[in-house]
Amino acid sequence: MKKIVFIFSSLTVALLVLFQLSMYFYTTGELSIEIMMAIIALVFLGIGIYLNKKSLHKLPTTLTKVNLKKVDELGISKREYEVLIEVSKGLSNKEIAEKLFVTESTIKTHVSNVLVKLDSKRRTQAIQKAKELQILSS
Amino acid sequence: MKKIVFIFSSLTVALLVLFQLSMYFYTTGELSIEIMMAIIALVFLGIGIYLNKKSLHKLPTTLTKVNLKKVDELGISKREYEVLIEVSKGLSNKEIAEKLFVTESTIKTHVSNVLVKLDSKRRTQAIQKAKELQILSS
DNA sequence: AGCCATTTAGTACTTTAGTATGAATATCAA
DNA sequence: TTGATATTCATACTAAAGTACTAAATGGCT
Repeated sequence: MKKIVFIFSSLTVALLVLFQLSMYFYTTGELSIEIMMAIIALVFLGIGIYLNKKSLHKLPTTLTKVNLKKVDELGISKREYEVLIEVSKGLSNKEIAEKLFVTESTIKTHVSNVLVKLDSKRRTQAIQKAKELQILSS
Repeated sequence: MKKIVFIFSSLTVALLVLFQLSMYFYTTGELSIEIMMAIIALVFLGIGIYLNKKSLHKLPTTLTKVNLKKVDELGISKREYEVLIEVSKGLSNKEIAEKLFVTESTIKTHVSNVLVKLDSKRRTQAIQKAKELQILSS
């Protein structure tokens, strides 16, 4: 939101400056009206390209950025989410258990809970869904 | 290349039309010079955004493109690759079997072969590795 | 202190996944 | 036609994953 305000403020200022410059040169007879228009056209063409580049470059970053709010909305706890991440890395329950210093039985409980919360029947399906929901990166 | 010629031709035409219109309204006194400039600014802002959207929308498709050469290098057959894709979607062996009109036992064979070729012990690990090797998208 | 969600862990069980092996077709190039 | 490879399927097995409970300990919140 703040960025949008900033961008539009800058645009307005740029427009005003161009107007003033145009008027000055026009009244002094140093510049024809066609050239003024051409300058304005070019400047705003550039602004359009710049703005779009900014907005489109956000898409890849937002796609890889995880949505932690959704994790909460789905009722997935901190520990469950931790386990989900390890699952997505391709680790087995046993490996995850060793990595997180708990028993395999605990991991099974967590995974089972995550499956319910992600409405999945298998861990592979859960990974897929989690990535669709942008809970997991890439 | 043809597109670029077309785009620049269109741009030139648009510029000329705007100039003529501006001049007409200016001489008839129906439009102030500020409004003319504003219109030109907006039109070219839009053109800039449009042009950029066109050129940047090509990038994501190339980024998500899978490396089919690597599939071959790893010795993964066409059918095995097909199965791998379904595995990555989160389907069970049974579901894949039904989808590809073969028995579950066949899918097990394919999956087992893929696991060896991707040096993995589990299907989740295979999915992870396949994505690292850009064999599977995103 | 009492409540609630989280984390942990267990048992017993069913289901799915994966391995090993053998074997019958099919396909395709030499 | 004859190999080589791919695809299919089966059996028998082991391993891993997942379900359905129960339950204790923890920590934050009011």
